Amino acid sequence: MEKKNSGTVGVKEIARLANVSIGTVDRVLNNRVGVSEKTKAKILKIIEELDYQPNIFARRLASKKKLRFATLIPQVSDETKYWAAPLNGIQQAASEIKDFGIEVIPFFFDQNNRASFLESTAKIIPQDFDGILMAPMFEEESIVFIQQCNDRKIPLVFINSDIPGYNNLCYIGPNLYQSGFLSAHIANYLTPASKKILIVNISKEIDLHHHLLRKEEGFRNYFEQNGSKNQLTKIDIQQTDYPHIEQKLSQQLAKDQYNVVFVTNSRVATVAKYFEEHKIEGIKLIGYDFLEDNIHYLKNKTIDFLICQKPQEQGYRGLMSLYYHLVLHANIEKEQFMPIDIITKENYQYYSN
Amino acid sequence: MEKKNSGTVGVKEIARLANVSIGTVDRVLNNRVGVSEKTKAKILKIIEELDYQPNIFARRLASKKKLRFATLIPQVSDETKYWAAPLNGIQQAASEIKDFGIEVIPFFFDQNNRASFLESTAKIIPQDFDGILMAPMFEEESIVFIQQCNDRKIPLVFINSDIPGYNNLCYIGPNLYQSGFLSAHIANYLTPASKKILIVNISKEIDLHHHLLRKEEGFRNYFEQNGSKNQLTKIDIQQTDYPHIEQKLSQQLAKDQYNVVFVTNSRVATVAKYFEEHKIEGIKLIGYDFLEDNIHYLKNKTIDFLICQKPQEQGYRGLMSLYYHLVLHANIEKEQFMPIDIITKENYQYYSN
DNA sequence: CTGAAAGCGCTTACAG
DNA sequence: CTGAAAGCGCTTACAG
Repeated sequence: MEKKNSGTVGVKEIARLANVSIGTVDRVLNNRVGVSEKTKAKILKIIEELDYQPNIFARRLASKKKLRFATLIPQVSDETKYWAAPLNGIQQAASEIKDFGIEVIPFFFDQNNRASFLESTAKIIPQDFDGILMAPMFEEESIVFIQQCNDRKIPLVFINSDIPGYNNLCYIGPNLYQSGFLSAHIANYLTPASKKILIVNISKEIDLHHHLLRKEEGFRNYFEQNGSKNQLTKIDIQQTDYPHIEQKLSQQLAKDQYNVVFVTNSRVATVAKYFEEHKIEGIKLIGYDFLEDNIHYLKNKTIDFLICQKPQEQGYRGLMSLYYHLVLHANIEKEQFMPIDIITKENYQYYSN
Repeated sequence: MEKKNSGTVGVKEIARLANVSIGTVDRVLNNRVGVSEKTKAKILKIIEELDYQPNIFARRLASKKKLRFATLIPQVSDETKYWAAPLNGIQQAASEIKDFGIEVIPFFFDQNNRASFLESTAKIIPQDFDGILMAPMFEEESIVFIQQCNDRKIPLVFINSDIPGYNNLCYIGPNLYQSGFLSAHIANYLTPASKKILIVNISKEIDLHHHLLRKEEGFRNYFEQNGSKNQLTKIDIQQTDYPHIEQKLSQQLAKDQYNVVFVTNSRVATVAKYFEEHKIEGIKLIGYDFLEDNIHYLKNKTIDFLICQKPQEQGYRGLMSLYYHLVLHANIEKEQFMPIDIITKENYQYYSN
């Protein structure tokens, strides 16, 4: 039962003890075929007893094995700068694991265009990647792709939003419901009892964007559970150009005197712009994401709070999870929720997105 | 000017091009003596042109070099559970760099006992470590030690609190002033105009603990800069046992009707306990640090907000900075401020300390 | 000041 | 099914 400290014992020693050649030890170690059950058992026993830890440097130096990962996320555009952060995280992870023989090939799609998603998946499938990271935004199309990957036994990581119930390696992203719940908790602090709160969803495809609805659900449930007398109203704005948003907001804000406005995504900057142009003051504004425009309005106090969920880390950890799984055979936690960060005018300087 | 992709070219190729042996190339590569200026220049030029990147795996496999790091932080006790987190980060980093030939030896001291600090530094100095991570809590004693390390050219990393103006590799920790400033920003949201706010410092050595005073300074300055009409009062409590704190608080809270209490360190749990036992409600409570006791009172709503600064990451990044500096010869940023995280009842579950 | 050889602990063909 | 040899790209003595 004595355990030597790792590194002290190598294949040579194992081979000596098992009365075989190091080639045979290597076969067992790497689970290759061509070893009799008997010698395999003998070698495994010795490995176990010695608590053998392979030398990763020697392994990497000698090995010629290469792995190829694909990533599939929305392309960065003026409208969706958000995705620069996950891409950034992906690139950082890629450069870290490059020396370990891993090549990462990025694919993109247009968030407003299902066909572009299908185009990319059609390109990915025949290339037979060893692992895939994706943002499964279009549910229906994603499920087809997921099934294809499962058939080919390609491990799959989801980031940003989840499609539960499928056979993915893991999900890395926000707990949307809870982030809405937290937002309500903050909203509740902002002004005294009996607030009037307006929830604003701004998105072209609201019916499909469960993620906005899940945030709204969390937000609403907070007030239900905490039995508050606040009044919640909501509007869905399905055209994302400023004139349209402006009109919708004017219409809604004329109806009542609100204390808090909660915007369920990064479009909060547009609402802030409206507040500024129309000289609206005294309404607290809460929204999402650490983007340049949003930070601008945070600094000038138009936006009060931003909720952020470390998009860069989602990309980084997503790719690293594939690496840990495939190379280090590590156990990967299936649901990895990001922290729910609260950003204000006074701490954004130190935030690492 | 053509650049081959890294990894493609090795010492052998360089030696061939320079008409020397690989031994000589190695001498130049590792800056060892015994190479004529002329051949050295020739080899350096080739290395440059080829954009040669050494293979870290081959290097590590062949090298027998070892480095030894020391860490010096307060020991974890019931009173200072906080330090479990930095220690945790240190241990994680240590296990990650172990395979790269780095040994980490931890030293501790008693936060309430300067002599214990001196004892540890006296043990560290003669051992001639290659790098040291420390929490320079006792300023005077620390400066002596810092000087000794500087004389010996041992790189030094500070975590948790800084002593500016000395020759350390870097500081990794909070911006205390700003964290107080942020706390005031939050306090300002909590109740309407004209609040009465009580600042509570609880520490045995308040005169020495600049860090509490720097937080207080940030807190006060926020209100000055934002021209608010809030009234700030403060008390220093220099005995940390509960009966004493209880007495001081009772005395103070009898004087006025406060809206917000701001505790400048992790002792906020003690104040929360007082609130609970004395059935005090309606006073918002803000404090510091993600500790079990504090989270308990966050969950039951006695504490409203906790400010946290990733203590674990401080230990982790501190040790990694030594590694990056010494092994990878990377440039290390001198001041690395941690994010200022806002923790509430609704997001603590996802916080990674 | 320089070179030739051995070796780090693995993996990879190749031979039997 | 198994073994012996070569090689990955470096570093380390040792010899001259």
